[in-house]
Amino acid sequence: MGAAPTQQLDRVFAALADPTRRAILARLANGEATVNELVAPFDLSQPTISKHLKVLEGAGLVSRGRNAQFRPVRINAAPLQRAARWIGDYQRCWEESLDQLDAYVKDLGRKEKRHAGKRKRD
Amino acid sequence: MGAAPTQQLDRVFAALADPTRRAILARLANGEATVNELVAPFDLSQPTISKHLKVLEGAGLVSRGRNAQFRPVRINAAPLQRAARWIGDYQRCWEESLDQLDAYVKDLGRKEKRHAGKRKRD
DNA sequence: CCCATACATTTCCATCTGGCTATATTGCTG
DNA sequence: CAGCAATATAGCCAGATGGAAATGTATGGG
Repeated sequence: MGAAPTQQLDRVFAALADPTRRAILARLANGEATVNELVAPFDLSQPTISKHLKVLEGAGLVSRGRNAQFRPVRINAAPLQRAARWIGDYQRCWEESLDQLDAYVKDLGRKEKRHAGKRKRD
Repeated sequence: MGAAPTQQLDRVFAALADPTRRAILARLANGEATVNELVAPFDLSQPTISKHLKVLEGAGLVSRGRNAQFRPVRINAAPLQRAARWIGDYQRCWEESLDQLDAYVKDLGRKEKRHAGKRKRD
């Protein structure tokens, strides 16, 4: 393997750019759902939702099984994780704006400690 | 005030969906740049880059000053932070999958006592 | 004052996107 | 097997998007 990971980010961010798709992901965060269950709250036609699901699937954000006529959709968080990591690379930008160059210089000095901080759920 | 913050996320993710714009942000992470400096590495026309900058500005991801004829562009990380936080809400999804995997592995270890439990965090 | 420099705006074009309706497919069920 | 229920696919349309080329607008320098 070695497919361009940048193109994958394209699709992930493009998928997240749509509020309907973000809402679908929000719903899927609570567990699997069928297509009709996903259609219900949105006041959109079923084919429209199916198209959104295809976009999400193309971004790797969801995957689908088969259970009789049902095609359960479940969230696949790996691409989200990669997107978060991409954004995380810019974290020093907003940390910089807080403490200005001062903090940046200090941070340079402790650069190898970057991964020390662990975050527990609150 | 009271503008929908969801629309802001729309624009942020849409802005991040384009590799050129992500590259522009990457360049800006090293500090301010003029438009021409941003045009140089991209083999795209200046108006095209200006358009990209407008999209980034519309998402709040960059802001611009004025210095003589120059319009220095600087990164504005706050929207990135909000996007990261949005994605972070789904962190439990991949933590859950890790937990499930972890539990599964542990369960295997208990069933087959010949194998010592491998504690493999992060 | 005029021109070069840096950038924005306008116009045009091809392609993509999100929505719909209509239709096809697939698998259960009577 | 007929038919329904769940979902996918196809075709269509309006509007957004990314690109280029041409032109407009400030600002500083000779």
